[in-house]
Amino acid sequence: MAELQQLDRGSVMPLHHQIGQRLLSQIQSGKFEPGQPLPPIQEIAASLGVSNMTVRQAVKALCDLGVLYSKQGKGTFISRLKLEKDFRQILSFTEEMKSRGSKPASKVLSFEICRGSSEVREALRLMPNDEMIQLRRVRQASTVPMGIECSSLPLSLCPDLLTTFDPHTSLYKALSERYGVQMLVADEVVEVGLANSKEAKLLRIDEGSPVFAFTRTSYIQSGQPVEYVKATYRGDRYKIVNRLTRLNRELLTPPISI
Amino acid sequence: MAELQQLDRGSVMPLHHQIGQRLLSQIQSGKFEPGQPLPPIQEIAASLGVSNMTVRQAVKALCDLGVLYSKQGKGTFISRLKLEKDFRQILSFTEEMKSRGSKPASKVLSFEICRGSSEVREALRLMPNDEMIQLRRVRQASTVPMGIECSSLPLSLCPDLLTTFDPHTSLYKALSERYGVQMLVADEVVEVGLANSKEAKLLRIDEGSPVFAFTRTSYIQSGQPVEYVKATYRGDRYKIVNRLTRLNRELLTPPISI
DNA sequence: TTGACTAATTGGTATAATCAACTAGACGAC
DNA sequence: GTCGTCTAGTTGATTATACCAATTAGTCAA
Repeated sequence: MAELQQLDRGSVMPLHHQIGQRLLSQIQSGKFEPGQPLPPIQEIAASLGVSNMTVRQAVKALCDLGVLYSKQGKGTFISRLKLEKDFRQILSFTEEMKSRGSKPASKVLSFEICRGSSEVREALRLMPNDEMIQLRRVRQASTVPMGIECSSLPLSLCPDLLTTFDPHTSLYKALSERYGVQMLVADEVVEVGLANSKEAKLLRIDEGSPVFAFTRTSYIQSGQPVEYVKATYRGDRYKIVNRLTRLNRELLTPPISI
Repeated sequence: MAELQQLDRGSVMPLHHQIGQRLLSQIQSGKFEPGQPLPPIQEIAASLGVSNMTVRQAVKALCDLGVLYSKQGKGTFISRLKLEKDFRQILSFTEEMKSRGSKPASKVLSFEICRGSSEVREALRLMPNDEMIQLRRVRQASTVPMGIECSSLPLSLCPDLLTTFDPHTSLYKALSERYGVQMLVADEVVEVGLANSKEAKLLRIDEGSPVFAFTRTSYIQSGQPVEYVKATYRGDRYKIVNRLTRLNRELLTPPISI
């Protein structure tokens, strides 16, 4: 097991992270067959000149992603799961369209400061005097309208968004770069419905066509809500791809044995 | 910080797991306000008589779940995220209905060994001579039909399922208990559609009503597919609740700083 | 008053030692 | 020969310890 390039111990990137990336790229490049074996942790650790635990941290992270799985006493194996990129993360529309190879675009319907409905205010946990910013857009892939989105944000979070943000660009990017707001988790409810006449016209579909109705609340790490979105997406051009796991159960049950 | 009950060092359950559960129950019971502070890791470790690393493992697991978040040099804090149980895990219909307080039931349409379509065979990675078991059911909450499910499984996985399984009970439970098959991850595609006449009749809805169309492939740890499901669910009685995270990005970018 | 330095606190990372599950081979009873 | 049991070796899992890095608050000098 000759090692090509050594680790950078001076880097700001932790060793276990470097090791994880290296393993991942080796797996993706096909160096390890997606059938079975990986060199034992001890061997990897020895060849890299680090301790076992450091390698194990990297391996565990890849196990959590489903790329690897390991069995005590046997070894670590490469999972046959495809490592698709489409599993719902928090993707902005812009990111999502790019990842699918389409060119994202937007038509702005309105962009204003308002009080908002009680439903929105409650979801964003606004105080009685707080105001919010609301942005309504038709999202397009190239020139095809895909959906209607209405985003609401607390004004206190981004006081000058109205004057500094170009509503045709990515809202997530602006929030991240200008205000340092990183959404880390989002709760989403998806329902189906039929397009009413207004929606049908905006989306250029027939009235009564089936559509997705999204309701999404995004949070930063602390759990504070920062965005509430109601969206209607065309059912004929849009589908949801999810990867479901039993992750949440790990704390509720003893480690799973196969 | 007086400690109530000590850890069980003789248990098969690892210490960090015990600590994680204890923290979780303390958080859920409201002992720690969902606003901010948690005792420092060192203090918890000292009071429990374990090392910092062990506590940190527990804390990290809770951070991955979104229950906690920590900032280097500052402390660990309780997130305000609700810890709902509805985020899509791999839930069987039975489990899902129970978690919502409805009584699950099933009406069996067919249960047989067959070759199946090329679409199904490909998803299950069957060899040319392999056969499969197919189970078609109407799923009900109490007496209300909720959806139509068609599950396909490799026959080699469960050769005698046809004779030993009562198709009115939980398929997941039987797979787990009888064959030791634990589905750990599933890929799911959700589309919208309109009920055709056959579906409408089975679901007791009007033809042309909006419905969810699920396509789901479930895998065991190794990545081997074990179940392929096509399902049609009523749009008026069913909604999808997801929690989206940026988990997948952790390996692609340096640790996130807020 | 302000700025820079210092020390203390806290989470993060790396190492080493030990435990536990599994495998394969040796050995013996039948 | 076949089967079961034991034992040594391999491998992942857990725990303990030491040290590093980011943050905060205080102190002191300009």
